[in-house]
Amino acid sequence: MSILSSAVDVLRCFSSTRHDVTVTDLVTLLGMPKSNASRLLRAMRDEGLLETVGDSKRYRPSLLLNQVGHLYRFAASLIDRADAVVGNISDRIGHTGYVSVRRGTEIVAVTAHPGRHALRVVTSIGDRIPAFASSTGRALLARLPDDEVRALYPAGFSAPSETAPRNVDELLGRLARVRDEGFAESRDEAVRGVRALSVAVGDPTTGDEVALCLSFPAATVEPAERLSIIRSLGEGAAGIAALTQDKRFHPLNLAIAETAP
Amino acid sequence: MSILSSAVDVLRCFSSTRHDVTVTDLVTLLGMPKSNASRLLRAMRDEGLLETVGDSKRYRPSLLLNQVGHLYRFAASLIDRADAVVGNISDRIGHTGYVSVRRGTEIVAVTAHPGRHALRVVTSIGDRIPAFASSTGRALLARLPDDEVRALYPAGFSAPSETAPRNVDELLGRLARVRDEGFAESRDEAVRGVRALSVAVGDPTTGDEVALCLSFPAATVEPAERLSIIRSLGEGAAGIAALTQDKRFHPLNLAIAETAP
DNA sequence: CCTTGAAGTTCCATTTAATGGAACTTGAGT
DNA sequence: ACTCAAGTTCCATTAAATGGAACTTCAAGG
Repeated sequence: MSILSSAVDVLRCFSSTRHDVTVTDLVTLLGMPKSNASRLLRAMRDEGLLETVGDSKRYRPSLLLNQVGHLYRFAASLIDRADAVVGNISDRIGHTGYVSVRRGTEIVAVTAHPGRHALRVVTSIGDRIPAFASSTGRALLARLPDDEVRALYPAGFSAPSETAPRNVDELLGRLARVRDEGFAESRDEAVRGVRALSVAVGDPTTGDEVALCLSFPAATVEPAERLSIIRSLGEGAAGIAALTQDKRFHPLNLAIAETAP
Repeated sequence: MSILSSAVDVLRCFSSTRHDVTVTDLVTLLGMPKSNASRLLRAMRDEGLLETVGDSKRYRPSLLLNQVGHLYRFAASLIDRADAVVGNISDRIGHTGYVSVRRGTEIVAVTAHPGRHALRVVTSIGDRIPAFASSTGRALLARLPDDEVRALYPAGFSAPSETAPRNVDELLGRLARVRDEGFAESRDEAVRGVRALSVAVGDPTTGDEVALCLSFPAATVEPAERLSIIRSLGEGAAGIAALTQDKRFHPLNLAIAETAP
């Protein structure tokens, strides 16, 4: 195996709960000989992928990675546009907003706007949640034809909560509704008491697709405010879809949404 | 040479003006044989360091790099604390604020808060400016003893503007003042008409040091507001210094600052 | 529809780096 | 000063990277 793949394995060791690694961490996590771990970390630091923390034996991601990672947003400028829309809505209503992408059957948040209210939804960028059991996930899955959704779940799935779809057929039913209404909604799925509204939009020239989501405690949002959020998300996403000439975009259908539960 | 160093060379090709690269870009930029360029980009994509844009031959940084790069802020939690302080001040007064780190004789901005005013200073994260000719740079350099500053500039430097120090002795004079007053100030240095105020703080346990900076058009800030910014920066940084037990921190000395030009 | 050339990929023998076991060094705690 | 865990260096072996050249792809122009 190439040293490149080992280096990437090291990068994957970092997470929101592990901000730095040592030689023994690598031996434990990756099962590599400590001679390799030692040299690999040093090589990665010498090349500028990692930094040593103070003058300890701990290594963390470098400034270079921070900068290159930051460019992802601009490279995938769709994310930046979506982030602007979500940021505006989040600022206005004070609830948490975020932008996510789909990787296979999982959803990863790429940008977040924390929200001002005392009771707020806290998202952690980089964490993965299942696509079928979240509003962001279903907003994105609704862009695929049914057979491609089925192909994503050859072995089906098991629902993590009562309000999530229980099987692929139920999921496809929910996706059909998302396509009609132009937005996806979740309630008590990932977190009890939390409600989320999402719309998805894509850029055909790059193949990128993102979900714009607003998330809030179910108890704090009145029907009128919910509709206002849906409208803002829908309009923002429609603006992006017009820019990118996204033909798969499902525009908002408020006539249906107003009768939604 | 290790493939690791080639891979890092590729990452360094990305910048705010180059969001994606092709095989020929690498041949031109790095002077490598195109066989290598082709395999290297493919290997980096297969390992998850890069993504292909749509199904074109263009490569951009991956989501993985975005996530790992994002962790830098938390790993170096000093940055996060400094960012919170600068964000508060920036929100309050509406001028651009940012947090920077020093790499040798250069300063790199790591986080930025754009500011609301029509006439605002626009900072670009990741761009490098000379340390001696900026308020952030001098705030950070003032944390070093004079001999270490001299060691950074064995060949001296040439001043890029009239208000920047012209030689190392002049720089040391400015640094002495920064240590006395507890903040650094610049005027018309990097950009004409722009004034900036900076303080620096460090974390002895990690060895990290950051500068907190507020930047604004010289014409728009009255003496009273300038003092208010200095006070906010100084208090915020003092709070961080207390948390990290930063012994090199230079506290604000308003008695001197009030008589400053 | 065929030609052309730029861009990218694959092939191959050669060169170079990565590997893992073991011996060695370092450093914190007793 | 001793001990043990953590980290580093050494070495022959094994595996991967290299770069030149041949090959493929693709879009534009005749």
